[in-house]
Amino acid sequence: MQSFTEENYLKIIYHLAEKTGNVQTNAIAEQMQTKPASVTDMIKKLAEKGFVDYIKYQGVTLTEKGRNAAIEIVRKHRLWEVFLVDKLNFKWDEVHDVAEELEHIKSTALIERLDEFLGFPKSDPHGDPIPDKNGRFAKTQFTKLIDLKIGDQGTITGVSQHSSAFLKHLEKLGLTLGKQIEISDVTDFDGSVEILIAGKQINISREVAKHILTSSNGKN
Amino acid sequence: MQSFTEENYLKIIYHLAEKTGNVQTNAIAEQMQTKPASVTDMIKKLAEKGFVDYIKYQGVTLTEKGRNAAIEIVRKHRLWEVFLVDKLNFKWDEVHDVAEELEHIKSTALIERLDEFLGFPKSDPHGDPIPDKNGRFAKTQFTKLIDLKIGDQGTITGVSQHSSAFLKHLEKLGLTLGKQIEISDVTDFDGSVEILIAGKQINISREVAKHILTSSNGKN
DNA sequence: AATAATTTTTAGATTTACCTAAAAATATAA
DNA sequence: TTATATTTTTAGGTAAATCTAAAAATTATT
Repeated sequence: MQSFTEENYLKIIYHLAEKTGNVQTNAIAEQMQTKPASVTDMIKKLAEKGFVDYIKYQGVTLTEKGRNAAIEIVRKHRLWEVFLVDKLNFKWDEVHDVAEELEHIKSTALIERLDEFLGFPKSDPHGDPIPDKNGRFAKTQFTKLIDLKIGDQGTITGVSQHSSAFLKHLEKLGLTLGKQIEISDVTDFDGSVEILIAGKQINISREVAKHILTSSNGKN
Repeated sequence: MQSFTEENYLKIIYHLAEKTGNVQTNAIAEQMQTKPASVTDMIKKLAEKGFVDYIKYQGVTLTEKGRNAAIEIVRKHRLWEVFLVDKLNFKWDEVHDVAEELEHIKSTALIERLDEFLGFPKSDPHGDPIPDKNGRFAKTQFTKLIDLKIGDQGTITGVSQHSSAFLKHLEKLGLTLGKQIEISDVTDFDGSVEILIAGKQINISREVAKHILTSSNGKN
């Protein structure tokens, strides 16, 4: 199996690849909070072990093997998050760092039993889908709140930013998973969005609206 | 805080010190499955950090700080074992290795909430006491089964050997925690012990009897 | 297309935890 | 109490993951 560090690289490459396909050295370095030179070293090692395809100066892509390993880590991370929130009463903004450690525990039996204990959850406390033990999970359909038009309605189904500060902010505004919202206005000046939630009118910044995911298709 | 490896050294020194007080380099090396030279290196580091008192050629003893750190790790290990057995239906012989990894997760909140979730258990699946969050726990009173005399009765309250092979063996013989036993005979030839358990007569080797702990004071 | 800017890689060091082989200290036995 | 055996330490080295500084390749700009 892989080391703690190798696993973190695989996970980060996987997340970056979701958007871009080919993953750049500098992008990995930024996410790993390390230097590009260190990334090059590690990439070579991962390539040697068959986790990534690597062409000098052209970035990396995960191999089948690499993707499977990454998905397994994502699965562990998200299951542990569910455990922390559902069973230990953590808030959704408190779980990330601990799950970051727990995801590296190596035991297939542990994860399968945890999955069962939690009732085979399909998504984590932030709305992200949890891969099943074969690595399969539904591609989530969502529309960013920022892309909704005035009058559109929707349900909050996820977030694309997991920082504690952001999540605490949402919590305070009542913008949690499952909540119904309607776009009542968009401010030209700063792009902020006025939404109707639980009968109340609130204003959220463009930055916040960008990271809220909804189940609306935009039409009401 | 300490590294994964440092924590393992502290834990092992703590367990060795329970019996002997002063802990020898070779004893640590054996437990850590490493070489004495490596142990000397690590000991120096732990001494510098104030976790142990160390005099060359004289072995080590834990400082207050070192003992506290060790007890915290033991607490985590045992709480996770309870979780695995009580919540995830692991058998008592399956939990050691996984708990060995889980004990290194660094989060006070996690452990306090886990403790609460489990109902503040006082002992782990092998009968070992669980320190509370202040590191306090009752010194367990026990008599080794091997030290009981013919006619003595007792209850199995723990084991002093956690290998899967040993625990599976006990399981098969029905010698699990809480079971009532009575010594019916001791064989001169090989020191094996005949015991009465659940109305049945069974024979256990001296080696097995040495590692079963009971609550009997020897008199019946 | 040539130059400038950016990205990525190489080269050479550092730190942590480990190793082997040999030396030094301590403990045991003749 | 000297010789022998055991334990422990030192010295010098290795592998993993990181670093800095400089070189090389790629991309963007004029």
